[in-house]
Amino acid sequence: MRKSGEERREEIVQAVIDLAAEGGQSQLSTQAIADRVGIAQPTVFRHFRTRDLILQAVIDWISRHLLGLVMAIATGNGSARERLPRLLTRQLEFIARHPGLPRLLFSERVHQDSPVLKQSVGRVMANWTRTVTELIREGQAEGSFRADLDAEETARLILAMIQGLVMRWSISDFQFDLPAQAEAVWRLVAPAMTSPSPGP
Amino acid sequence: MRKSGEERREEIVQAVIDLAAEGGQSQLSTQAIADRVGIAQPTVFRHFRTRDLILQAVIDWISRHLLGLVMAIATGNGSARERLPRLLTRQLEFIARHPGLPRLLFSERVHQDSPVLKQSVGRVMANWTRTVTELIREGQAEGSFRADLDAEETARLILAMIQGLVMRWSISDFQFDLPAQAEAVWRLVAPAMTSPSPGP
DNA sequence: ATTGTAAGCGATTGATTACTTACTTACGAG
DNA sequence: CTCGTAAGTAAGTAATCAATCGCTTACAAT
Repeated sequence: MRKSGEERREEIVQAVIDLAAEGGQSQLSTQAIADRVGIAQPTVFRHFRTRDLILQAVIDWISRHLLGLVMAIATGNGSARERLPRLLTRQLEFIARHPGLPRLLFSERVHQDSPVLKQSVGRVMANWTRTVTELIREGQAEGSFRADLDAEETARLILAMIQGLVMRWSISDFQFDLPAQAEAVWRLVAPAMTSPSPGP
Repeated sequence: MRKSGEERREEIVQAVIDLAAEGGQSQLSTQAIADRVGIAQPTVFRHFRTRDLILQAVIDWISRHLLGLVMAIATGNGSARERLPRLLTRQLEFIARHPGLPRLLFSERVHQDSPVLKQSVGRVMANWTRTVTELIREGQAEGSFRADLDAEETARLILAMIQGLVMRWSISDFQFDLPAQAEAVWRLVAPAMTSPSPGP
């Protein structure tokens, strides 16, 4: 069955995301991808000249969808105080809907072997941090968050917590309700961001 | 140069930790290990019957040293309120001294391919969580930490934050001062643990 | 209808992988 | 001194990997 190049490329990207959710990086050979899509292994190289270009396309896909979601919420309706916890929940829901994403973004091929892919992931994280930093600053301006808070540092720590959480979820083979953990994160973070620091 | 089996096994474990710090999982072939130790590649299999048994030994090494450190501080001198931030600092210092550890513990071979290794890592994390949970409960008993805090959930979130932080450090090729981040973590976590939650 | 383009495939290649086999040799206990 | 054990090696194996090559064929625009 013959399909257009663009269509096949999308199928390949989706196949990689699905395979990553099931088996991780080890099951991500061009052979496995070809089998999943239903084409011969060499045909994969008609659409992507190298294997890394496939992963690049996948990371682009993630970047577009994830950052699109985050920015939509960060600049959406309601106060910053309301939007930040909503962002946590929505982001964890998004990841829960695509369990392959963390296994790809945390994989060695991405951030140890290939400097190019590593840079792409770095850009996604930097964009995320910048967006959330802005959101926190907005909350400080509206008086919801403490003014003496380092907005960028806080954004980075929240990202670290999400990543650690998602990693445990991925290691545990998705055996707990990830979006439900958003509340727990907010329970820990909110008091530190909203209450004045207690004297010594 | 002929050495005893035990001596060689220790050399091999150290070689793996060093290689992981330098190049990650991809540079971790039995050939690379043999070259680093200074023996022929098949000789590696005299000391470990399979490659996974090498990784198992490495994880055991990490488990012994890391948990030894954590438990020593968790049950050491001073109030729980003092010991918890000290534990964060000391742990990040330990990891900074052994940059290969996160790359090994977060590698795919460990927690996707081999269920046995995965289980070992899971036990380390479970032990860490249990120890810190106990420490937090102690702090609650002495009145330093809020009584309405879920100790285990908090311990898990702190671990998640450490893991996310260490992962960013590892991805960035160790380009920032990891132990210095302990203060930032504590700045975020402490207010949430010590101050009463603000009313709605 | 013709034809250029691009998707598709079978066969293969060279590199790398963990691991085996058959043999040698160092060395400590008796 | 000897001799069994265990550390060492060179050579090789089967598997898997990304990527190449030569060829075919579907299809859309002319």
